Amino acid sequence: MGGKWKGLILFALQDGPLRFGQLRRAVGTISERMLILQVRELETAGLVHREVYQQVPPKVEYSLTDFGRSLNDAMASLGDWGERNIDRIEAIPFG
Amino acid sequence: MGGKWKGLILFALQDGPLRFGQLRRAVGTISERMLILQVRELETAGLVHREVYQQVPPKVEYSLTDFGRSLNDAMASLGDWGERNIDRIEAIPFG
DNA sequence: CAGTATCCGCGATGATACTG
DNA sequence: CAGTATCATCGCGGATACTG
Repeated sequence: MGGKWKGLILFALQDGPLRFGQLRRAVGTISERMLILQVRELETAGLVHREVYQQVPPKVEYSLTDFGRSLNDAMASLGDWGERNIDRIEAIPFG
Repeated sequence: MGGKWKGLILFALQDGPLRFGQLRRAVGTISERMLILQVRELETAGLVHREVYQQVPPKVEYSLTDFGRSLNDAMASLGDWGERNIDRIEAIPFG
């Protein structure tokens, strides 16, 4: 299961639900198209919940499922490693 | 830093150094070309050490550096998560 | 055995325009 | 606001043949 944005999406949702636009800004430079595609895959995988509020203007909130939270927890040690070694990582040519 | 084989390569080297051919078989169906490309990137990143034995027939051994071992350790909890949830993961459509 | 070299398809991603 | 639709592109990775 690829997608270079999925990790960032899950990470962005850690601190609570976000609306589509908020999530887009939180992730960074992702295009609308890719955000939709990847968030839908995460929904299919049961990692993210999509809540539609039938109103105008449209409102959709994305949040982590328990399953998604468990994955994020498992990724925490990897995140810590990244922080600890950020200097070495950034020093990698081209990387 | 992409590459769908890097994780498998690091994992395969966990139990000690491997020669090129051994590593190739350990990783599975990877082509020679990709194995070289990715192992060289790992070497550049300082995660893998490449030891050349000047002899005939040629012999090259790949092993984890301390840095590589530290990354593998950090990935361990992710691996555990994968094992615990393998059923749910395999049930994902197309996944 | 351990690589190199070359060709090439295909899927992932980006850009842009449009819609309910 | 939250999508959809379409087109263009780019590079990863597979296949194959060759080399020290």
